[in-house]
Amino acid sequence: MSNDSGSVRRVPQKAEEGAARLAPRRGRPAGDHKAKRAELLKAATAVIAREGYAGASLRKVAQHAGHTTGAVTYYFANKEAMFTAVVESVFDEFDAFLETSRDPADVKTILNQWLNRTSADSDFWPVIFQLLAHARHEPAFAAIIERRYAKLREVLTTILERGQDEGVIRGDIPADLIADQLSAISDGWMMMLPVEPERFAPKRLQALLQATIALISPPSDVSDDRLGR
Amino acid sequence: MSNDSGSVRRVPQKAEEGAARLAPRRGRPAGDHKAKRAELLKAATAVIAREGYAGASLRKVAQHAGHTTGAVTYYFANKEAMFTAVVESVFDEFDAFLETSRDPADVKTILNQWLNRTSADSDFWPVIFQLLAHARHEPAFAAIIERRYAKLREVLTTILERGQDEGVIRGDIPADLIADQLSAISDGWMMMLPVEPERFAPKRLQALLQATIALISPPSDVSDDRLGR
Amino acid sequence: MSNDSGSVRRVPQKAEEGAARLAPRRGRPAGDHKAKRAELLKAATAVIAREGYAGASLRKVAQHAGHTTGAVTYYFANKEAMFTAVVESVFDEFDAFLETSRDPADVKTILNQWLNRTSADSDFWPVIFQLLAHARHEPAFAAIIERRYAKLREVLTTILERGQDEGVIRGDIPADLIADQLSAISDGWMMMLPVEPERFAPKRLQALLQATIALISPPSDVSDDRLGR
Amino acid sequence: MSNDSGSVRRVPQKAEEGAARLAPRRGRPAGDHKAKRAELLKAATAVIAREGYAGASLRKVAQHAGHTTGAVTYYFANKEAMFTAVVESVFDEFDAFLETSRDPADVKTILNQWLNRTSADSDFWPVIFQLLAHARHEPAFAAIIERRYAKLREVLTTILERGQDEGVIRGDIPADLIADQLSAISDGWMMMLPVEPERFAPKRLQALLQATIALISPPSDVSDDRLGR
DNA sequence: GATGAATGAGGCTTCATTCAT
DNA sequence: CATGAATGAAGCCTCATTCAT
Repeated sequence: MSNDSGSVRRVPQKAEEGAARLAPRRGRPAGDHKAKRAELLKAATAVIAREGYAGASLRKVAQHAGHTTGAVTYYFANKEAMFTAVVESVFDEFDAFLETSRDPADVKTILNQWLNRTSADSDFWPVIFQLLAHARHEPAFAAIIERRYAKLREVLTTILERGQDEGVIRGDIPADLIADQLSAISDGWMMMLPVEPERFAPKRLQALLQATIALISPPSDVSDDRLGR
Repeated sequence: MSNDSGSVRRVPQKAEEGAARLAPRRGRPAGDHKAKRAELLKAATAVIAREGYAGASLRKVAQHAGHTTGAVTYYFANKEAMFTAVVESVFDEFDAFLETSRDPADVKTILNQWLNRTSADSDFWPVIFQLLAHARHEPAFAAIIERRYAKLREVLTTILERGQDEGVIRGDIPADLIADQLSAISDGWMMMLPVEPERFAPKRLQALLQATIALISPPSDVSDDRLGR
Repeated sequence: MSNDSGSVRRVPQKAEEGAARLAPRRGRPAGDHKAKRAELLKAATAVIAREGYAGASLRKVAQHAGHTTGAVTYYFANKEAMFTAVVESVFDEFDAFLETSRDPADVKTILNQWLNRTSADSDFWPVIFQLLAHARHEPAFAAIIERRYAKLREVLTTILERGQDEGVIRGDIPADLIADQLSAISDGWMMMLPVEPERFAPKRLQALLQATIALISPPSDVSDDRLGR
Repeated sequence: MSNDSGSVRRVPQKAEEGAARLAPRRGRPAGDHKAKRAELLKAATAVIAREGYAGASLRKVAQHAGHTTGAVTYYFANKEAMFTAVVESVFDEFDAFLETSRDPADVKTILNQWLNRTSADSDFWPVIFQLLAHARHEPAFAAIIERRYAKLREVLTTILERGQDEGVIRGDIPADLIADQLSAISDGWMMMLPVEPERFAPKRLQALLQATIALISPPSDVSDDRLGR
């Protein structure tokens, strides 16, 4: 009776706004569950992005979402399950992003986007990086990441093969190996981004991207002159 | 070495004074001290390599070294100081390794070694990776890693410039940018190693290394034929 | 049955009234209610038998019964009420079992059945044991167990008195004291059963039963020879 | 600095008194550890006797001993380890009790003591009972109890054999079977003690003990008259 | 009438750190 | 100088119970 206040807390107007856009909100049926789960997932992602995996306690996630700790463990069996779901959701988001940007014909534009993904405003990279760091001791993470990374590289390979057919990508190295290199490069950048931000200042990043394109272009494409710095 | 000051709490110069006052032999006590410290450092490195940063508690380190909990907190002001020292020591070790392998004239051999460092039997990469993952929230880590990584890339740049002069490295991209790419590539590999071990099976790794060499070689070097898989 | 009052919170007589108001069939809803309650009770018994009282959470009971958490708290005021109902139901079941087996004339056969009850395939003993262990801190349990145990011993006393009249039970000890001893013996066995299963292997159990019969038989019955092992 | 108060709390004079009786307390060497451990063990025993296993949280044990929760987990790896130690210590105590009371020649006196152990002022029975109830789900408990119980029954068998030789115990039933029965009887009593205290009121208990002695005495010993109630 | 989302307390455990000895 | 006993906070998780729907 004295702590009734807490019960009303977590149904702010925002929730209703979102629901209201789709339906006039009758009877509060199912679907609420999924929505709440997604909300918590978003909170978990945000917390992990801001505080790292080590700092991502269930308590903080709950707090960030405006819930109690108990609520989190109601929606997720345990911490591992929660962050496993985070990995999946974050990959889903990235896949969706890729889907929308695959249409354009210019291979190099795509690659630029790809390599430049570090600057996407999503929390994709920080989160993946954090979870990756714990993958060795959380096999569930490793399994998902392996599977989804492989798929990403497949997509990239397809794009590169198209580029080789069109003559804009060097043909002396198999596309899957190039895809692997590009993937590794962007992974490496992502990893160092929080440590060496000035290494990725806009100007320098531009040069890096250009150099990367040069690495995978056919010899003739770059003519003779050195790339400027 | 430059920031030893923060690492030890109650053992400034007085340590040696005190020892000297009690016994005339003045080498041993200090040696003991340093030796024990190094022992703990090695234990810390081993623990972090095996259990990750999240699992690397001071207690485990003490246990692994066969010392008591108190010993750890006596030789290091706190956890941060201890693992800061680990970062330094691990880089020192890697620098020493580089030093010994820099002599040979063949640039490509060096690069092979460099890129292949993932397979070195030292704990360098797993440890760096773990500490890197926490660098954003442990500025002390970030500072050291940034400084030492920069130095590593400088060394690599020098080697690559020599290669460009000798004509075995493509000259159309500035050496520092190539160094950056190579560094990123090996970082990316290192990061994925625990998750996708089969991606780095000996055969595939060979192809990857060969492809990387191809990427940074002058066009003529690879002649016409595609690199095999 | 006598203390049903406490067991159900919000479903006094109104339950049937409410059901009757909505539908003309008046047998089903109440039947549904009782049936569901019984279902939950059975599940509770099974859970307590398998996981012990400590492991018998309302959630597990609900799960085992295939119902939701809310169902349990709807049909029972609280945990205590639920397990109180379990005690009653489990004694009811055992009483029914006794009723069916009391007819035969041979007193020793009955005693054998009684003492051998540990091997009955019902969950009677494990459940009673678990609830008994918590009786001191759950007075509701203690009250029921005391009452029903006393009744059991009364029945046993009656049987033993008949045996004394028939001359197959020793007459030098009052029947109620013998009943007490027998009750204690089987309690003691039941208690140790989970800990020392091999102490109750068929062969040894046979010898124990025979020895018990010998203890309560008139001197002449066992003649001179020692009971074999 | 502000909470120094707590550090001094748990070294009251009583501790020093006990130590002082044996030694003038120099340097506070080892032994302290064992003493503290024993202190916690005693607290654990007391708590389990008073509140049952279900109510015996580490928190309560620590509180009862005047320590923090952390202290408990410092002396015992975990809850299981602590209560395992409790089982052992409680059996040790009971063994010691038996040892001191085994000397007298009169077998029946010994048996009286044995059967009457329920009234011993130690926490032996309540504690054993509580731990026994959890033995099925805590194999460590079961193992210890099985071992030590077997030893107790061996001692009892030896005593009974002596009685048979002296002609005060009936010889028609093997001593080990009688020992088993007696053990079961006292177990059964112990189990019901908290539930039916009036069943073990002094007068009735006297009758029960007398009846038990009668059960295991040679026929001639009890003469003709019925045992009174 | 019945559900299941959510709570908040409490359980066990691990940990970095402090301090008397 | 060095130890290890002890702390107290925090982490994850389970649970009985409440309440809006």
